[in-house]
Amino acid sequence: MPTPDRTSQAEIVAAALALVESDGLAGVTMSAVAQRVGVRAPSLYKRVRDRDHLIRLAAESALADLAARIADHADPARHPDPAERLTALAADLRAFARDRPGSYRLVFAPPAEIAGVDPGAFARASAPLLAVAAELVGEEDALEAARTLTAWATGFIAMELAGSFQLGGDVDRAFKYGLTRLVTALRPAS
Amino acid sequence: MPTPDRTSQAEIVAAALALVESDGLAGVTMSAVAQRVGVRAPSLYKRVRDRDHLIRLAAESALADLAARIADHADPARHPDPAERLTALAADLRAFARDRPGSYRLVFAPPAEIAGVDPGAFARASAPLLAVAAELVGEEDALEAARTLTAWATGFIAMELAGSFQLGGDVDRAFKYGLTRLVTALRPAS
DNA sequence: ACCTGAACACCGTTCAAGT
DNA sequence: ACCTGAACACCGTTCAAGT
Repeated sequence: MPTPDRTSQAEIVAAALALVESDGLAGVTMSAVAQRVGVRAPSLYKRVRDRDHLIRLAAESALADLAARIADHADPARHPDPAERLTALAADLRAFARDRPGSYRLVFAPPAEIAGVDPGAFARASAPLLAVAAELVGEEDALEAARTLTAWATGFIAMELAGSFQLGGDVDRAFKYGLTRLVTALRPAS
Repeated sequence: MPTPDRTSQAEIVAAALALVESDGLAGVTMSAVAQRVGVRAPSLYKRVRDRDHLIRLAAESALADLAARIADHADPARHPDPAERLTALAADLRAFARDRPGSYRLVFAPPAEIAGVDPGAFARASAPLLAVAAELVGEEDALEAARTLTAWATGFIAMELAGSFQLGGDVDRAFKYGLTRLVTALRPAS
């Protein structure tokens, strides 16, 4: 007679994400994850192909969390000015990186060996950004603008997480300043 | 009687860098490195505190290589227009990333656990960028401009290395386009 | 003074044996 | 059908013993 399942893939992925935050990626050990979900390491292989697969699932879960957090910025009802919503969106992205740096890194700076997140998931997650960008610069240049903004924002945040801003200065202000500059630069795109 | 040394720290670091490129960071194993320099793994601990230390040394060596490659773009004799030299500098950075993606990642997206490169080394390496930025936007805003450019360029390259540009489009053109836009945005900074 | 084999604790992963 | 202990190959690292 089959025993009731003692865990689930979702629980395992959540445990992995918790461990990324508390102990870093190196702390995401099969046995550490197993212990967290109340099972022995070999049992994990019933729900997950191997550790790389688990890490990828964790990255995708983190991306989904981020997407949920960001989704409503596409809605013009929030604020009539797209530049305003874009600023809020960027601030949310940065807040996510500060709240959950391990998860953020998994999404935007994955270790080379795990082949990162499914590009389709990425595309879905960036739909709100694309929508706002389209409002800002027109459909024609929306993709280009969204890419430029994403490159800058993720680059900035990566530097911040890596501690490259020790020279002082108000990092919050620098972020807003750079964003304003970029929006200005992209706007007269026609 | 002391035997002549069979290897050196420099040789060990070079072996680690070669392995990063050929086998990825996970392939940089103490015994793989040892084999490459013709010694057994325990001997490495005479020149290097532990694996993390070796990885950090490798990152610093990669940064030095990059700095050397980029240094002469600060010289106005190369081209009178700073925007022109900036474009060349950015192109060099991107070329480095394509030639040696493993080394590039070590410098700009290091695994969280190795605490990255010494900030001082980073500052020295970015001196040429700062000089060109100062020419472009004035001493006052040079640091801000350099940071914005670095954030965008490293973000763009990270996306490129991660394969986030599958939607097609000419990536070379996108890079130049974005850079031009940024330079335009930063220039009227006074 | 450097180098080594042996040893230790710890990984990821497989698999036969349990329920 | 899920779970487990035992086992395997492989890590990083230490250390006593060699030269």
